[in-house]
Amino acid sequence: MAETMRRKARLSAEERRALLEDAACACIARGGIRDFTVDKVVAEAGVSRGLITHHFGSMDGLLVAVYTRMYRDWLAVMEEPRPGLSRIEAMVEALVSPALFDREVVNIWLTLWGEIANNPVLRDTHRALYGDYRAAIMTALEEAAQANGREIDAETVATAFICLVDGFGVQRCVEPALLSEEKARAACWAFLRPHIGDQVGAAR
Amino acid sequence: MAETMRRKARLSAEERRALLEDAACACIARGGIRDFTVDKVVAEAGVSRGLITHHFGSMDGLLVAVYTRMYRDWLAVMEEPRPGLSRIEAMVEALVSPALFDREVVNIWLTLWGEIANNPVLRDTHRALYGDYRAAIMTALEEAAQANGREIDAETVATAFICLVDGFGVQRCVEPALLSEEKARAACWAFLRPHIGDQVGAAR
DNA sequence: GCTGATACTATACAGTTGTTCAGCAAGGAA
DNA sequence: TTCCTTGCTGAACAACTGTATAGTATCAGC
Repeated sequence: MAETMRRKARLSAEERRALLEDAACACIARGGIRDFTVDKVVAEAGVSRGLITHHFGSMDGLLVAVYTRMYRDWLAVMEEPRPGLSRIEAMVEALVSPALFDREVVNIWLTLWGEIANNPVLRDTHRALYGDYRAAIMTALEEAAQANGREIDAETVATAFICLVDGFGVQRCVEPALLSEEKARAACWAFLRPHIGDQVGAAR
Repeated sequence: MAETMRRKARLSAEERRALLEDAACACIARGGIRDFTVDKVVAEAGVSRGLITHHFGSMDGLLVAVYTRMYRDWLAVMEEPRPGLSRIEAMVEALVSPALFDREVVNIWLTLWGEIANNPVLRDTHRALYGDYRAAIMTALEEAAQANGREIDAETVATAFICLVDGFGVQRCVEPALLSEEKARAACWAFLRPHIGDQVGAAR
């Protein structure tokens, strides 16, 4: 901020990587996979063309890094404990919170899904990470069901719940006006309650 | 088939357009938006490079045509009446039928969503068509609810249901093994029953 | 100071992108 | 037959794609 000098700072590899991932996210958020190009990312980051190859080996490498970061951030918000809320309640609130429900964030996810579906490198990365997300949701579901003395097929319910949430993402990208935060929250509970019971937490 | 002559046939504009849309679908199904290029589409169709511009004006024009056709086909299968089933039952069966649940079909949809989110031309096309889909689902929901003497906020339920179905698409593209036809059908009914009641049709 | 490692730039490269356009050829109308 | 419309080709175009690489600048350890 107080940096009046415009000289290019020499950053650590880690810092520069993070900066390039930021720039890549900004580009993808703005224009999807078509804006994920060398020229656009380096222009956004304000660095030279060679840096992407230098730090990530290739554009695929950068995309993998973007996916990994998005995934890590997503999971962190999902698992953030919220005072007075049960695990599953906290997750639902996280899902409709500005940090995750944001259209730009979700546009990046939509783009990444498209890549996972068609790019083997991304697919491998996804396979390696995705299990944690499923596991976290299953645990929260089992916890809630148990609190209500219910039996639950956590795997099946989790799969369907993830579909619902992914569908929110699609909807937010394609026609944001039709799906408000409140509607999404209501839809989550309408879907979950029949499976995990009415009393889903201390505060509800 | 019995055409031994390899001479290029001169087709009507309509026939050739359909052929190019077919080719474009095949390319997108195979590799997403990155395989939707002039060279790949014309190679798939076995025609010269100039033909796309000639018939569709631009690649955007072809993509709009692909979206329009996908949309029309989708809606046709959804609204196909099935003997012994109510409207909503027929729709759920359509959704998990090979014609719509197919991974290639759904990969095209995922690609199109990505484009709708970021390409103004596609977005306009989507806006112009999407209402019919929502309306069809709302009507089917209201019909089912009424048959059970239930009140229903068809718009809200339809929105959430569409999200669930879109999420199936994402899941089928990203990790097909996790979501079988049976699981999808079960998830649909688990979601719908609390809203429209238990007796959802003559055959159930 | 010197030295080696490495963050970083800038250019060059071959291949691909979408679009334009001049011209060919098939088929109907006269 | 002689037109004219139009489906269709193939080459040419400038802009852009990702990557390789030679060279420069900066830092840490000595």
